[in-house]
Amino acid sequence: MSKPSLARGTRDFAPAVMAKRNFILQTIRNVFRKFGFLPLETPAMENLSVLMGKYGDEGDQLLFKILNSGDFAKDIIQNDLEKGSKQILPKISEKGLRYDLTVPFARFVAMNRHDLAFPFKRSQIQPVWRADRPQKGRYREFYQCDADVVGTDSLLCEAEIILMLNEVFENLGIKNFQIKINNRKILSGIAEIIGANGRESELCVAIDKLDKIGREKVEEELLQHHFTSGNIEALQKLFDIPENPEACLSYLENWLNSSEIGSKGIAELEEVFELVSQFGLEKSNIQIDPTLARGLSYYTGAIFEVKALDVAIGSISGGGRYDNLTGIFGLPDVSGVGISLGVDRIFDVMEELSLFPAESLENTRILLVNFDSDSQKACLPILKSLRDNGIAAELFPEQAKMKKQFDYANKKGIPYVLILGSNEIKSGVYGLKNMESGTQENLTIQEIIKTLC
RNA sequence: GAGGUUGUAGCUCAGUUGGUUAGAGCACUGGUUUGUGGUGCCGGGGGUCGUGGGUUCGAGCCCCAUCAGCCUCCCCA
Repeated sequence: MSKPSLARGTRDFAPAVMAKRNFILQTIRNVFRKFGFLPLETPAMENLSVLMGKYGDEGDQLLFKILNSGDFAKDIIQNDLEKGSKQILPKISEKGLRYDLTVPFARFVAMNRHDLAFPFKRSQIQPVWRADRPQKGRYREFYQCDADVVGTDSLLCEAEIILMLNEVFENLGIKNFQIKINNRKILSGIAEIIGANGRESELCVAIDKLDKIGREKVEEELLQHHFTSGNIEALQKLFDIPENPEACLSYLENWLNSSEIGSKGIAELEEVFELVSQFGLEKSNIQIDPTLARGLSYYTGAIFEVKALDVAIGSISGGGRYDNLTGIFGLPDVSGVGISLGVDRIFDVMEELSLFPAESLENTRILLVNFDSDSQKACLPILKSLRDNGIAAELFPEQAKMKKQFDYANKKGIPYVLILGSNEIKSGVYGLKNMESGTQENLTIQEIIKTLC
């Protein structure tokens, strides 16, 4: 017998946790559906030809590869062993676990281009796997929760995503959050203006850490990446940007007016902001943040990030616009914009702030005590009628001691117990015990159903 | 990939300068008028001290290796 253990970086979700996770996922699903994003699921495993080369060299290392079935080593020859794992891999593995939801989505769009209604809006909530080293808040199996719209570059989509994010967090009960928006074109413009044209991705990686490591460390990092002191001096204007959105936009216009791409980014951001306000959305928790960069290199337009303000945790959602999502699969010029919600982090935030509503617990509401064979028999029609009325009910499946049955109800957090022995069967009036208060009432079935509904 | 830290009961952890049969709390289980739990009282089961070597008369404790968890950096969600 071997000791039971979990595979590294994986978790069980016990029923009590699942109830809470389902509340989050269901809330998100409902909002996605309301905005016209319909669910898509793709397989856990994809051909390695789909996955490899999409996430950089490091990404390929982090892919979980699946060994071929049967005699997976049959094609290996001595020469392969000498050349090492790179030579052997394609001979022993042709499939891998998906690393994110974006690449499988791109594959799906490219494969089904003739059947889909464009612009195509999809939501996708599934686990992904990474052979990363686990640490706090990072797992080898975790859920991604994405919504994207592809096949249009309308800025209405950006505005709708902001609206949607707003609704998700409001419905979850997270009141104090901030949606930050920026535009990659503005960052490109900044790179241009400070004389570091074409180096915006390095610039982004550094700037993205601003609120984490501070201004001086960012400057240090830029120097290490061979930005000149002239570059950095020209960048100083970035640190004095006003917070007020209108003031911020005109400050940027002034700073970047000689950069075509920068001006375009400002115009886009302005339009998104304008659209959001036309939706009538209270703008207090939307902030323009020109230092928001996000590490991912494929963003080309708007960038979003959501932070929970009452909890010391990173962002709980992020996303942006990307061009040419499906180009690698032979379908060029498809622009899209999407958002990804961090379910695990949202869970932590809600747990810390005690935001899970009691009714989200999905629990059995009443346990019928099983005394003896007569009592068990009398319970069956009652059980059915409770369930027919939508009440989650269960009968203890054995004729056990009351203590044992009460302990069961307590442990499972079942709020009511129905006591039904020979006396009750005769009278047709049953003992409904409230497990929290300890009080007990004698009621008919109809009265019990009424109480529990 | 680099660094740090911790592995003792199902869980959280004590365990002295190395010295008899390794402890506690919680959990589990039985009893406490066999139709009333969660807060009482009494009892019980459960550990080759992560694994493999080494030092020693003697190792949970010291040394080496290895595996695993946790944390930081890189990167990411």
